[in-house]
Amino acid sequence: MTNPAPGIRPDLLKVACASCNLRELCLPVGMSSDQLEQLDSLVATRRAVPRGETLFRAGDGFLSLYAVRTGFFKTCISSEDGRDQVTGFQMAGELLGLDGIGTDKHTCDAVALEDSHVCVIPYQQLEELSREVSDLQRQFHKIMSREIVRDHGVMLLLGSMRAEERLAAFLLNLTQRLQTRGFSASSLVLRMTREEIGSYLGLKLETVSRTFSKFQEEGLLEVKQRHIRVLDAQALQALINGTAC
Amino acid sequence: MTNPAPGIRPDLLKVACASCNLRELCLPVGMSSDQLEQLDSLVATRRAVPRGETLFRAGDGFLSLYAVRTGFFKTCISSEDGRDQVTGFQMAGELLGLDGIGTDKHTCDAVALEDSHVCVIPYQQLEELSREVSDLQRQFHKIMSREIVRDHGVMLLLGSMRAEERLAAFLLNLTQRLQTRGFSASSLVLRMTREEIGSYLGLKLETVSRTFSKFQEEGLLEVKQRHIRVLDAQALQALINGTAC
DNA sequence: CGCGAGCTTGATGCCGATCAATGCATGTGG
DNA sequence: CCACATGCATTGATCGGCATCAAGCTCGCG
Repeated sequence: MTNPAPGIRPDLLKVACASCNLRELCLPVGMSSDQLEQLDSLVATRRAVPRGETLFRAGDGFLSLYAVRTGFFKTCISSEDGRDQVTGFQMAGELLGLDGIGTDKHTCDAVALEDSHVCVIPYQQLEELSREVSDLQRQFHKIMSREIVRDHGVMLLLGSMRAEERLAAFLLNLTQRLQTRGFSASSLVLRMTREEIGSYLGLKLETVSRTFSKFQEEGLLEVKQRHIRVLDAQALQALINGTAC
Repeated sequence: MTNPAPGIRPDLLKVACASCNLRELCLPVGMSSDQLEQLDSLVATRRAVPRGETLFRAGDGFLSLYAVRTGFFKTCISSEDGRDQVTGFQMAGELLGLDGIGTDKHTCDAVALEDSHVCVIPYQQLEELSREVSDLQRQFHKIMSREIVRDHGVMLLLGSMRAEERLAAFLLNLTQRLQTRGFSASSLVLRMTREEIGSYLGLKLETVSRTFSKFQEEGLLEVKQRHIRVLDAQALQALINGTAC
């Protein structure tokens, strides 16, 4: 992590994409060093979001995208009546705010689940630059497309999987993304509550809890509150594919 | 509908965006007439897709987007095991193929539910042109963003609504989109089977059928096979919001 | 130490899945 | 034109998975 000199407020600190360790995951993928410089001139500010605070809310005017630099977020929408749905969890290198482009207003809340930092990407300027830098344009489109594909995967999960399968898929997805970022594939600390997991997976928190316990009994996981150790990733995978079920 | 001179094959016929009655719904929204000409030079071909045929399949190489000109499509993904999920229904003016941008391969099947025609939009060229025409760039981004927002809405539906609410939301969405295209808001013919509706809504076909019957008993709908008449749209809306429930 | 948020676990009930039979429309061949 | 096949829809009976309701439990924190 960056370690700013004392007295410098990290939330105002300029961080170069060119020297960011997330550049292989984030918007700059595939860009040359001088293209990176152009992008850096655009991503001028950073913002700190303490745990529990929102980065933006549904209804807020849309001006910028945000790249998660450190920390962890959830996005959630709510319907007229109080119903509430977590639509995703975002970690370092992932983009927040794509939902706002269509209507110039954000359509969901983005909430930090731990103290976090984001890079602010003014959208107008991103459009301008991506008209000049085709690699940036291409990468931006890929990111939006992948979000659509991810959403379709969640629909499959919500539409046709049972509780165990949903939780297994969720855990494997998490560990895979953590592994990409250099963390252990087997040991993780959940940043979200059982209720938030349940909301994402279309289950009640009790069902999430019971399913964790079941996986533990079966020797697939070790569960201690939010500390999870994956003992048998293959068995989790098999649950989803139906190989051994 | 277009009525080509005899002997001219409609699937090869050039159709100008500039004179298309869908231009206010489709990619060209907000473009000037000379910008439209540029877009027309890009959208050179049209393709006929007979009912039951696929426009593309998961795994196919991604080269083009497609705008539905006439007809009706479903998109569906399937997991390793046979599980299958309809991820959307597309009608005139809507774009197909956005899922392919991220990985250069399509990730879902697009199947015509009735004899249909699409405009072929070569993606490479679309990227090039949208670097020059910022209105096109903007509109394209809006379309992708709205697809993401739509998907989040479906997640809410699948994650937290009960069968009646799901079907009500589905019907209201359909009638609204049909109305935008100049059709009646109250009378419609479903292009898809009960099973396809069920797949989209995360329900079994029997449940879809039962729920249709229930709505009919309650006087909200008139149901004759695939012919639906909406008798009380407000009651359907109230079902979703929980106003009267 | 005691409070509270979040987690676990048990008992019960309901919604929608499943299994099964019948009905209805379309199309095909004799 | 009818007999029959086929695909889709409806309806009923039963079952099971998850929600719901209701206690306790754990851990961090003032």
